[in-house]
Amino acid sequence: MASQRGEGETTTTPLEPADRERARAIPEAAVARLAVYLRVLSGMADQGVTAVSSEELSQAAGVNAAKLRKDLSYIGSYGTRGVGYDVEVLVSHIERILGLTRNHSVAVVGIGNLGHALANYGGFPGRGFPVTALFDVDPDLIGVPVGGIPVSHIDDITAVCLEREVSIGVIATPPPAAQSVCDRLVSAGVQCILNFAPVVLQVPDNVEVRKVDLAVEMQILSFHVARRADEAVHNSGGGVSVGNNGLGVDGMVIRP
Amino acid sequence: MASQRGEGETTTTPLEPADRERARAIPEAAVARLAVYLRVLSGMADQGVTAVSSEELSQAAGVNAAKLRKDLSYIGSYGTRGVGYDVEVLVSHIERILGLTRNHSVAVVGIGNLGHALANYGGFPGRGFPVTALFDVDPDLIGVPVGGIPVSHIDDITAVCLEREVSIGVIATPPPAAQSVCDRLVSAGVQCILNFAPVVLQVPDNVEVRKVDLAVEMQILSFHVARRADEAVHNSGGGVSVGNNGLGVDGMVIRP
DNA sequence: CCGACTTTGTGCATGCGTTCACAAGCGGTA
DNA sequence: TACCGCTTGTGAACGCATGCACAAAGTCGG
Ligand SMILES: NC(=O)c1ccc[n+]([C@@H]2O[C@H](COP(=O)([O-])OP(=O)(O)OC[C@H]3O[C@@H](n4cnc5c(N)ncnc54)[C@H](O)[C@@H]3O)[C@@H](O)[C@H]2O)c1
Ligand SMILES: NC(=O)c1ccc[n+]([C@@H]2O[C@H](COP(=O)([O-])OP(=O)(O)OC[C@H]3O[C@@H](n4cnc5c(N)ncnc54)[C@H](O)[C@@H]3O)[C@@H](O)[C@H]2O)c1
Repeated sequence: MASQRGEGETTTTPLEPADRERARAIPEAAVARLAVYLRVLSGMADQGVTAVSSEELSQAAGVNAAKLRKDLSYIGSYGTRGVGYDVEVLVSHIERILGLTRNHSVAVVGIGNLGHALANYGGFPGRGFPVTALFDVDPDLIGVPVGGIPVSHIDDITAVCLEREVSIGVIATPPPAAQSVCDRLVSAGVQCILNFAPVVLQVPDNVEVRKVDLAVEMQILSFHVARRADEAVHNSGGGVSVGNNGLGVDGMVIRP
Repeated sequence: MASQRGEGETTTTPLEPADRERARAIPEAAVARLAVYLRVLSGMADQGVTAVSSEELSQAAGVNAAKLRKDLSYIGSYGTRGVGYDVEVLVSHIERILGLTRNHSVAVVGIGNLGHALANYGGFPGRGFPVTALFDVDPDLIGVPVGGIPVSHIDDITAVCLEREVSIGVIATPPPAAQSVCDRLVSAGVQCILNFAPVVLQVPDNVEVRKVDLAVEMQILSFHVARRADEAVHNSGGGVSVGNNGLGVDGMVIRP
């Protein structure tokens, strides 16, 4: 809790005034989609694609073309009418808006089943989220390197987080420990938390929490099964498959 | 009452007509929250709590009390005015609406880092989602038991899924394999898919897909950091903490 | 240089979800 | 029984997100 000031933090590219206003106005839902567009665009760039139309991109991202254009319009007008978007340009603008012009150091707390998987996962560093710290309470784990990083003791969380300029904390502890771990992360200055424990975390409002709750995801799927099965029973039990008509494909839709 | 419908996996408890109509009308967002309420309520029940008011429950679930009541109203009126809700009653009604009156067998495809964590996780069976099948292509893994279940070869997916009445498929393969695995799951009759691979899956519209994309989650967090940092720069070093004080969380101010 | 064609960017309407506010209903109490 | 205080359930207003439809703006071929 020393008042050490992270100097690396200052590396953030300041946004232009016009962008600031835009960033403030971007709907939450659009931000999530922008991240998806970014991934799709990166993949395209890797394959040598240099230009893309809203139609193509929207197909690849599994969304409506109009929605895609609107989402992109939130960050500015970087397309060329009659042509489409330059992939590189779009990538760099989305990265800028999402704050990906600098790395965000990640700490994982709770190096059990899930924590190991996360620590070993190679996909984060490449996307600007290097895992730089691991924490646990288990004495057998302390000091053991996982995914190249030695596990630190949870009691050192404040010092280590400050030292390594952790900006995102991932909670992968058992549920009973989650709130306490969360509090410690917050005390250590971490303002972003990704929570895997099935617990509702209480945080001050300057801290952003996102949760990943697999049981909830499954229950949502279960709900749709039940609804569908029920409809099937009701509509003179029959026709299940609606023929794969290759079109109208998209990620998560409930069709009336 | 209801006539038993043999048809494969239709062991579902049929909903009453009134419930059917309700289930159809429940907003997607409310379904996700109902799952959270259910978890909180189950925890309360375990601690011997028998009754709860919308105020208490909403606090515990981290939502607005009015929203909670509206969410509950989607599934019926099971509260007592002036008193609150009976925990047991609420639990059973939410379970019924979410289709949790029967088990949903889960298959995990891709037994790598993440697949291992999922297979070993003890939290699913207890919530009605027993993991009954594991698949991979790696010859070294086939036959090896993980979390008590031996890994099957992906080529046997259709037979195994049918035999074990898998209703939810979890994809934890590398991105390039995800679409192919998805297609196979669909061919095997699986209508619900939980996808961890950072890929937009194309599926027929009788299949429900939910994705868990950790990189996207982190990018959303990143966006908020950037926005917040940017505001801080703009508002000449002005107040950071809103509502929460007492905690030494400042240290994040960028330009004095 | 022009006109036809393509695709973006966005105003607008529509629908969904959230929040507010309060009447209705219930238990407790005298 | 009649009153009182408390909490639910919901109608209605509001705000946000989605999808449509089209003018604006650019390219390309001649
Ligand atoms: N494993 C999965 O697939 C999965 C799926 C869904 C949800 N989850 C949730 O993720 C969390 C972790 O799951 P898991 O399977 O990895 O559990 P796990 O038991 O394998 O690992 C938990 C780890 O946290 C450590 N820990 C305990 N208390 C701690 C504390 N106070 N500070 C730091 N570390 C502490 C333990 O030593 C252990 O290493 C749980 O909340 C679980 O409900 C896991
Ligand atoms: N590990 C994480 O923490 C993490 C985090 C975010 C996203 N993901 C994503 O989850 C997925 C799995 O990650 P991982 O770290 O477990 O990867 P991994 O490489 O450790 O495991 C992948 C497994 O899938 C198997 N596989 C490959 N092709 C297959 C096929 N066609 N059919 C069946 N099995 C096949 C491999 O043999 C391997 O066992 C990846 O898409 C990854 O991007 C993982």
